[in-house]
Order: sequence, then structure tokens, then C-alpha cells
Amino acid sequence: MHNLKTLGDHADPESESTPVLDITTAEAMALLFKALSDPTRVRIIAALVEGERCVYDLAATLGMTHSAISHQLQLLRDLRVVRYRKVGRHVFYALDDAHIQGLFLQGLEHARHA
Amino acid sequence: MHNLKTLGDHADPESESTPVLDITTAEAMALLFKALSDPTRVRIIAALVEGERCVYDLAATLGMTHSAISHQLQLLRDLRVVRYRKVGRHVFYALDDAHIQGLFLQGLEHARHA
DNA sequence: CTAATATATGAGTAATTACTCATATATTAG
DNA sequence: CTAATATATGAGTAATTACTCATATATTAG
Repeated sequence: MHNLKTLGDHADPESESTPVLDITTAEAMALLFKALSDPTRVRIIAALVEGERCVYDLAATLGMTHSAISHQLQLLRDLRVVRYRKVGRHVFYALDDAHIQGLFLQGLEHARHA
Repeated sequence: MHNLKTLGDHADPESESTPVLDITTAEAMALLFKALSDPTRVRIIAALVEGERCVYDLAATLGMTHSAISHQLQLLRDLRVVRYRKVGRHVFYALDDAHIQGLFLQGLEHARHA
């Protein structure tokens, strides 16, 4: 199904010099998964899967302070997992792409029966 | 495609008492993603996607100490992401289920063009 | 038996993290 | 204008983490 050859060329299995996955890509992947590695962020993303939410609503829904939510949103923003849109004094956040939702749903499915 | 209603019942949108995703499930998901939220663990999993590996080979491939790899493998074992099998004085690790590989590949695809 | 090898693990530590608290900024209401 | 509201953000902190180093255990070689 998937062509794993793209993970790294193992033409010479004796050579230790060919890493399985280059470190830069591994770091990028780790950052992506870090977005989903905290319960608060998972819950924020769960809320955003249903649609745009402002900070106020997210804080109310999760029962957390606006500050805590805002800090986590900054992190998610830095990781390019969410985008935002200002409307008056509200800032509406949304998932940045379908990949995130796909990972979220796949993780949810795993967690449901594990 | 996906029925998002299963994320939580929003029959009464006014009620803040219905969380989007229950905290226990969010925590389970966060733990799963935590397995992939560190570059070393991503690289270990990348190696295991290609097949069983013993600690010695993983350490050599990643260019890290056996101790560091062993500690990370213990964490991955606790998270039920890998299983192991003893053969003589070697311990061979492998991915525990296809879900992990699916998440890994999806994350890789995201990282490749982001 | 002893020596070498592969792995596991506890203690220690520097770096990271997920908050709280205080304060700043921007928008709207009056 | 002032007051209220929504959000952002820096500093501080307790908890977590990803290692290193030392040591323990188990297996194989001789």
C-alpha cells in the first residue's frame, strides 16, 4: 500500500550513515504531534472540529481561564494548526487544514477502543 | 464522511455543561500523540515502521546511547505503542498496531509539504 | 567459573511546559 | 470622554521531560 522506501534509502543496509528519517523531518513531525499531546489542546481542537470558536467560548466550554486558553492558542498558532479571524473584539479560531482534523479523528478512533 | 455528532451531543447548545469531548478521552488521546511528540521517538517509530529492531540497532541507527533509547522505549512500552520480544540477549521491538503506523505516515505526509 | 555483551533502570539535572497572576491593548457601549 | 468586555502577553512557578551517568541483570562465549 504505502511505499516505505521513501522513508530512507536502504540500498546499503550495512551503512549506519543513512538515517531512517532525517532529523529535520523528525523534528517537524514531533512539533505537529506536540499540538495534540496535551489534553487541553486536544479539547480545543475537538471544539474547533465542529467549527470556528472565539476564545471566550472555548474558555467557557472547557471550563478554563481565558488566559490559559489564550496561551495554548498562541502555541497552536505558532505550530500553524489554527488560524484566526478578528471580528470586533472577538477573535475566532479555526483549524488551519484538514490534516489536523484527520489526525484528530484517527487519534480519537484509537482512543475509543484501546 | 465522518459523523461528528459522536464527539458530543449538542442538542442543547446553550448548556455549557456538555463538554465537546470528555476529559478522560482527551487525556487518552494526548498520551497517544505524546508518543510521537519528540524527535527521538519519531525516529524510533520510523525505524520500526520498516520492521522489528533491537535496542542495539536502534541506538546505532539514531546515533544515540543505548540508555537514552532504552528509556524512550520504556515510555513507548508504557504507552502501548510498541511491543517487544526477547531473543537471547537481544530485545526486539516492534510497533504494537497499525494505528500508530497510520498516524506516523499521516504526520510524515503533513511534514513533507508544510 | 570469568569476561563480554545487550539491555534495563534509578538518581540526578538542565530544559521545557502548562498553568496563574498581573497588566496591557483594542473594541464597543454609554 | 469613561467603563466594560474580549483577548494577548510577560513573569513566575511547580511539574514534567529527555537526557547522562552509574549500576544491575541476563545471556552467551570461553
